[in-house]
Amino acid sequence: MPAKATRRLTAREAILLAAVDLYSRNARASLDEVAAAAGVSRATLFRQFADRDDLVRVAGLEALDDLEASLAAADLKRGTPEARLLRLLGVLVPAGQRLRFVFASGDMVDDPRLAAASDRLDRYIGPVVRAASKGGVIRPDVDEAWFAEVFEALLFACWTTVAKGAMAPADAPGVLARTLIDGFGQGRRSA
Amino acid sequence: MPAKATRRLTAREAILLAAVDLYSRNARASLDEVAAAAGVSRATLFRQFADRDDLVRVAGLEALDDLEASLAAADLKRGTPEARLLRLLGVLVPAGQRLRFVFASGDMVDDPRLAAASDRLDRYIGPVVRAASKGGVIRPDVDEAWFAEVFEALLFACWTTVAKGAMAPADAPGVLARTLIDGFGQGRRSA
DNA sequence: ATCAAATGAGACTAAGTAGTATCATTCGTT
DNA sequence: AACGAATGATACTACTTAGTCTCATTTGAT
Repeated sequence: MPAKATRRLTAREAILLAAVDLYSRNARASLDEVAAAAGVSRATLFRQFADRDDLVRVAGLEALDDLEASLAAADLKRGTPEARLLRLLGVLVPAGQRLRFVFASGDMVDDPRLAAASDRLDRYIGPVVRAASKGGVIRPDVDEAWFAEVFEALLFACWTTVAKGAMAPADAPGVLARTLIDGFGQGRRSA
Repeated sequence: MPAKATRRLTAREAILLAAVDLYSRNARASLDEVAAAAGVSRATLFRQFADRDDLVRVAGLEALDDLEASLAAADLKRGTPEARLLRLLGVLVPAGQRLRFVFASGDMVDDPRLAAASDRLDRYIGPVVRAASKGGVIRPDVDEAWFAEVFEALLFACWTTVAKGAMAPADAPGVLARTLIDGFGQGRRSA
């Protein structure tokens, strides 16, 4: 696609990016700071978003929508369970920061749209994980809640490590997959 | 020890507990809310702590001091590598919330006392991890930064799961140890 | 019972922040 | 060049919050 390499961001996009980036580093940042970080005036911010709550919710929902689009494009129904898991992680890891923003900010815990979006995401993620489980890649006896928690935690850890520069982005999905698979695999069992 | 079962908390202690609990759920909470959650008047809060920054820093440093004391009492130099690791996790998991508060709040990233405390903690944690590595419990070829990140992430995940009620506190260290050991163990290797 | 220390309640100031409104300027389109 | 839409700058209000201060009340030890 010969489209614009990295087209200039609209004000709205710049604000959303800056909000996620800033809030995930400093949850007490003011809207003045968000606007400044976005290289935009305060007035423009308020033209794009009714209030802080609106901004946060839109940022969160948009992150989930983008992720869903990426998942839909990742062709997660094809290939071996391991290959599918690897492709899934390849999509999820880069989304780490935005996902953390959504689930850690706590501003959307009671938003029905968050639950709905989560359900939609699960329609992509769930089958891959279940296939991995049935296919023997992941041990079937692990507690589901614990696995979900670890999955999420490792996702964030992975993103953090990449963001720190301590891991190459391209290596990330593989390293994470190996950690997950070996951790929940059918190889050696402690205890 | 027949001492007071759970002696009534001092105002200072109540405030510190409430601050960690509240801020870890809502980083934008006001000092009014912290005082209310602690069951204490605003005036008392300001008598105990000079300002918000003071409160946050004291809460963080005290969490690290308490953890250090627990580590010192855990007799981490005895036993098999696995037993030592298990005992270490038994101390670290319950400290999960407070540790997360320290490292996630971002208010102390540049505080030299944080670095100093981290170093002191590492004198307890490091040897146990290295012993596990040398003893074959943990694979020696894993990237150090990645392991540290996973270790921290799983600690928080473990604490979160317990806090949700989805895991028994007593089971937590074992489950975490198994996840860690199998994850970095010398059993099966993917790829 | 007494006394000192700690607390709660509330008034108060200063500062920051959210959100609105206005107007001149800039930008993109034609 | 001309036009409308988007933006920046700024002023403004209302509200929240941080932090200080005072005083009456309570608590705890002797």
